Amino acid sequence: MTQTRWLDATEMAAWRAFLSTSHLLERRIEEQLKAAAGLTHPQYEILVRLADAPGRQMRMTELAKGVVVSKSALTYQITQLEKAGLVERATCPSDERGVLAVLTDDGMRCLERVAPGHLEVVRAYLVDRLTRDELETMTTAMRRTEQALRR
Amino acid sequence: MTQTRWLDATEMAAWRAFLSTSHLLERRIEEQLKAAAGLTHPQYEILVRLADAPGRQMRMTELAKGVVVSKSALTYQITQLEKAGLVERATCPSDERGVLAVLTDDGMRCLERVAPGHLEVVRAYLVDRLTRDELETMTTAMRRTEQALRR
DNA sequence: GCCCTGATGTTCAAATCTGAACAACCAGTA
DNA sequence: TACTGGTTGTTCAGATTTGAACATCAGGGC
Repeated sequence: MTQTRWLDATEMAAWRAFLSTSHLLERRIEEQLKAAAGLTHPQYEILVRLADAPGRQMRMTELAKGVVVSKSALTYQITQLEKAGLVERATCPSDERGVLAVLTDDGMRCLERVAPGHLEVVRAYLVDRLTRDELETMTTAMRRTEQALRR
Repeated sequence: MTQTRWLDATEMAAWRAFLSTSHLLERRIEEQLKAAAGLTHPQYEILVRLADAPGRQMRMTELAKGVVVSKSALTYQITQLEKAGLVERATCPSDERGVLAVLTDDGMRCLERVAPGHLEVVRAYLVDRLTRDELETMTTAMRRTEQALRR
């Protein structure tokens, strides 16, 4: 049993601020997307990732890792998006097991319509409130912990 | 219709890194707490807030705002924690409608037992990977957006 | 005292998420 | 070829979350 390493004031303040802010922002984003387009945040992230991907398509597992949700959650959400006509499933040519999620034209149009309002929220509460230095510091810091979490 | 203000490379990098990291860390924390104590992250946060509060008790609404969950989610979780004997409900003396969530001795012991392992995760992936400067920068930046989100 | 606006906490239905179990498939090896 | 270990995506049951609706109470103005 090793000694417990508590957090000092600086560390605790940083952790608490990070935690509260991420939760509050998540809620605000969810609210905006729901009102503007009837989308959840994971659904929106799926559309974004697919739009950025070559051929506007991605394997299910790869997509799940990118969006950071479980495989079953992605299966569920892709089914929802398929019903809405924003995404289609295609069989993977190189792997018989594989499934490709493909962004439809409607999906692309939906994303283009929704993105501005979404970015407005990201700006209003986060990006526009941080200095250039703060943005850069956050990027390097977050990437360092992201890398550790993905290994 | 105002012009859409897209995010430039620096802004996008910061936002993406923040988003992915917060989700990954959330998942890792959830996993650790579940394995170590059968607790969810919101449940753990409830215990922490109550332990810090005067008299180890808090009003439901105040607690919900602190933990950043809906009122109904808190009602559900307090019921769960009550079944586990970690929290009790008490009527509020000053307000007939009010309900006080009170941390029991068992709840306090549970928290003391679980906290070290939890903090180990927070350290391993976030706090110990950031410099003092980065921690302080993050605190001021996060607090600024938190304040905006809470108004 | 009485009314009105707002706050408080719960209940409810619906949606979503997770992990485990599963069937199908791939790749490498004997 | 047949086997073995690992990957892929889905299904399923259970747990959790949210927002709306609701009954109740507080505080102030008349």
